[in-house]
Amino acid sequence: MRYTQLRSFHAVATAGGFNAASDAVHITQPTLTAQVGALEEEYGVDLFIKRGRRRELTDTGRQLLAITSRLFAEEEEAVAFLEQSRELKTGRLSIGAVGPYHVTEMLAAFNRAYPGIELAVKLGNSHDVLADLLDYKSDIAVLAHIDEDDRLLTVPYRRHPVGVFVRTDHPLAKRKNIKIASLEGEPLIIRETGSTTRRAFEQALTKAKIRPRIVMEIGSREAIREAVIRGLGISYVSEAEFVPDPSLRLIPIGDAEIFTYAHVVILQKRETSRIIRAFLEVVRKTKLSNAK
Amino acid sequence: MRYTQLRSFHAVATAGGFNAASDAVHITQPTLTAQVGALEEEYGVDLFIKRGRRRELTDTGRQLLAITSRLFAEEEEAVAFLEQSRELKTGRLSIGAVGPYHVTEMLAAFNRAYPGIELAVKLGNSHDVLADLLDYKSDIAVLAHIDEDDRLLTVPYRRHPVGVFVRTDHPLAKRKNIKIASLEGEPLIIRETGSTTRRAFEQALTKAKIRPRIVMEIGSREAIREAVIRGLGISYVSEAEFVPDPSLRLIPIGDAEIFTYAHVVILQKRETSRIIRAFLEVVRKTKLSNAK
DNA sequence: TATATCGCATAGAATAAATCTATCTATTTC
DNA sequence: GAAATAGATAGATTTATTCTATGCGATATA
Repeated sequence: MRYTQLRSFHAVATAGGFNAASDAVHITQPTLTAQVGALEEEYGVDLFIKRGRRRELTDTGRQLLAITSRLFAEEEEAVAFLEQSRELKTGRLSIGAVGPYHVTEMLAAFNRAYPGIELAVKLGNSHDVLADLLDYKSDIAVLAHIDEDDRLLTVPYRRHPVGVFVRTDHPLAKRKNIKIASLEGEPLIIRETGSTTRRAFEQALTKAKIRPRIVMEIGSREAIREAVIRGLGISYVSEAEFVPDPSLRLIPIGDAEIFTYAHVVILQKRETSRIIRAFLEVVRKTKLSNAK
Repeated sequence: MRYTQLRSFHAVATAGGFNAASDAVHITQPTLTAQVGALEEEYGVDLFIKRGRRRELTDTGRQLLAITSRLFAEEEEAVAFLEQSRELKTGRLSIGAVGPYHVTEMLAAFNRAYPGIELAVKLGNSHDVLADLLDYKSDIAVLAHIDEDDRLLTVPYRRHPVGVFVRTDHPLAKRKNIKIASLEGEPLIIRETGSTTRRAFEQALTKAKIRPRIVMEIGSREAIREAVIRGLGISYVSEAEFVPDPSLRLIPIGDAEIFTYAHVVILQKRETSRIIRAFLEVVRKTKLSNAK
């Protein structure tokens, strides 16, 4: 009961007359007259004075106009902001990931498509990343392995072969490809329990009935890499996560299908969120173009 | 179709929930739910996320809240301004006057009664002051003499006797009161044609058949005063306008009713204006208290 | 100086919105 | 597991908003 009155007043004051305002805002002149009249009536003020057959702003009207100008500028800003949000020109997306390796590509692609969206990445272990997702602290999770969960919606992103890496002076270093049997009795440095790569690798070993000599268990990719460089043993890594070094060689395993997977996970409930859908769409396209 | 939605959003965001907002703004919760829902629907954005049985602001929602906070602050300011205007706690009043003498008292009284109103005084000759009034350039005119005019509403304010003033060494200087006949043959300095004081004074002289010796015509009160101080002659002035000086004496004329008048004039059409009515009321009271 | 035009005011009806009551579902608390 | 809490949904009702039609006074035009 007050907003439209202010809006009518503003239109009339800006357009310089009731009929002019009527054309400008596509509201009939009697409506504007009534609204402005009601405003003047309610507050007992004169906003316009009669001057011949037209009406002109009073001092009071001019002062009010200064306020309404700011008011409607804010309203326009609110609408513009919402419009932008609709077109995903602004906003924010929080992503949790177990490692930077799989997520970087997605982020780059999404940022290309929606440069206005602020991206926040939080790295953590599988459990924490999932907890953040379930707690609405992040919008997207990028995980290797996920258990079946009704609350979640999982999109497989990509699989990476797991290879073996050795020091350049190791006998296997010159091979372009090895068989899993070559690992029998080799001094192996393994990842911590719970590592998806370790699980995948051990499954393959068990299946092939190969038993390497486990010399060490280290809970960090970087530490394992150091250990291999120092010649303490050989190890394995997802090829996507391998960081090259002059003294290291990564060797694919030819006869075993060992993979780590990257999944994009969201909350089932939030499937309809525009920004989340946009992210999943970008992921889908990235996957396709990369599969070529 | 959009304002109430923003208002509902703002209420919910500020109150921290739909039911809390419902209590705060006295609008039922289903209404708020619908309004916010429509806003999210129309722009395809998530402003709140479900979190257990409550809903929390999203990043987008938080950004929108920043805008709506400013928006509704402006609206409050507009309302506050209108409220103040109603109570005449703010505003502006333009007054045109032919001289500062009569108007100062009114202004002082009005300012005491309505300290928030900004007062603007423009001095000018009778014609210009009236033109400004008719042209809505001023709200009030303070004039000496006005011709009958349907468009105007005139309130007599006060009359001031016109006296004679002479140098202290003049023969009349020791008198406390003189008769108009004493002016016969006196060297008189007169005001310009059109001066109300001159008109009133000359009418009295004619009526009494007195003929002073006119030595000079000067179009400025201040210049005439200087001329009298230098002994060039004697002159007359409205007692309200007389500026005392050690070498001058103001002497009332006992047997002639010579007055100048001050009238407050407004436009008939604007009689209902709250601020103008307030001014006239102050003028009326001032006149009464001064008549004692 | 009649007459057309312009700018706004008024009355009443039609439309669109905002808001309500009643009820339901999901989540949390005790 | 019952009660309480926070919000969602459906349908009816009330209230604003806007419109059409017309009138009136001031100004421009012939």
